[in-house]
Amino acid sequence: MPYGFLEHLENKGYSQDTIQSYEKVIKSFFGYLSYVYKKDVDLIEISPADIKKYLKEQLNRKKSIPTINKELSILKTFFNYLWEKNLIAIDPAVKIKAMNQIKQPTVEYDYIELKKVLPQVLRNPNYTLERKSIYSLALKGFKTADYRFRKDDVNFIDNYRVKIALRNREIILDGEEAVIFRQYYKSLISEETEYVFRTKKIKNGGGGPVQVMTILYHLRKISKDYFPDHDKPLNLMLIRKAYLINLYQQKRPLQEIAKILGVNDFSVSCYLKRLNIR
DNA sequence: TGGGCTGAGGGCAAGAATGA
DNA sequence: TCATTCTTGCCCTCAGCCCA
Repeated sequence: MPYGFLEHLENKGYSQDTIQSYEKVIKSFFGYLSYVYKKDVDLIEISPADIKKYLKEQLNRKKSIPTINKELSILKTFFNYLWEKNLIAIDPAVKIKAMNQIKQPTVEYDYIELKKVLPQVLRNPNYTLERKSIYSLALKGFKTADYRFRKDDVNFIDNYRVKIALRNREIILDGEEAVIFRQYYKSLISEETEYVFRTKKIKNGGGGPVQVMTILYHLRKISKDYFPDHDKPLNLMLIRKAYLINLYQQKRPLQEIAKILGVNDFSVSCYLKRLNIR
């Protein structure tokens, strides 16, 4: 990464995911400039028009508006860094505005319908305890990150109730789903991993927090068996959206919905507004 | 051969920052 | 104060590998 920008990002505590995405966009931008000008371009030669042309090129490549805006945001951060380091006299990105996009969110699944098949999923002899538990927790509005809780975060209140402490909320499983979860939890005793949902086989030995693809894989199987007529297979976002709508239809206060889903009130309010139901 | 799983990269949501 | 924009990084899809 040129001009110490990568180190700057690392020092600011950005994750490796973010740093990699920054690096990719900046390389892509400089690659575009080299292609257009048939030479390596100096920083002081870069104009706002170059950035606009680059963004237009990305649009021509059928990238979505949010992706292009993300790239613009990265370039802004990069040029702002160069400007602060006195490596450029004028920041060429500072006045470029993000593109607008108006998109209606869609709801493909009804939460009552999802809840209705839960007993069938829990009793399906062909499903593993892990798959059953993943579905139970998905119906509680779990995001992928929520599945990365540890064995220590689980508290068995009694035979029919389990409390799971997540980063920003607590989840209670009761009845049959608690019984299934307990069986799944017990099956992990012989495993050294500290995670309840973990990877099983990876190059570096497994035992780390579960991968998003694994969760989606199980949800897709459930989709195929119980929702074959839906265009889109189940995923965590669709379930969370359905849950949010359901909670709102139950006339729950926004603060309570936000607390249940582990987000802030404003996010809930914005989303309901975009769905035109509020 | 098919179930289980992963890597890469684009897309999108959440929350912070900014502006009217 | 509320709406809008921006930043960050998590989520999802696709393609394909591994293994029983």
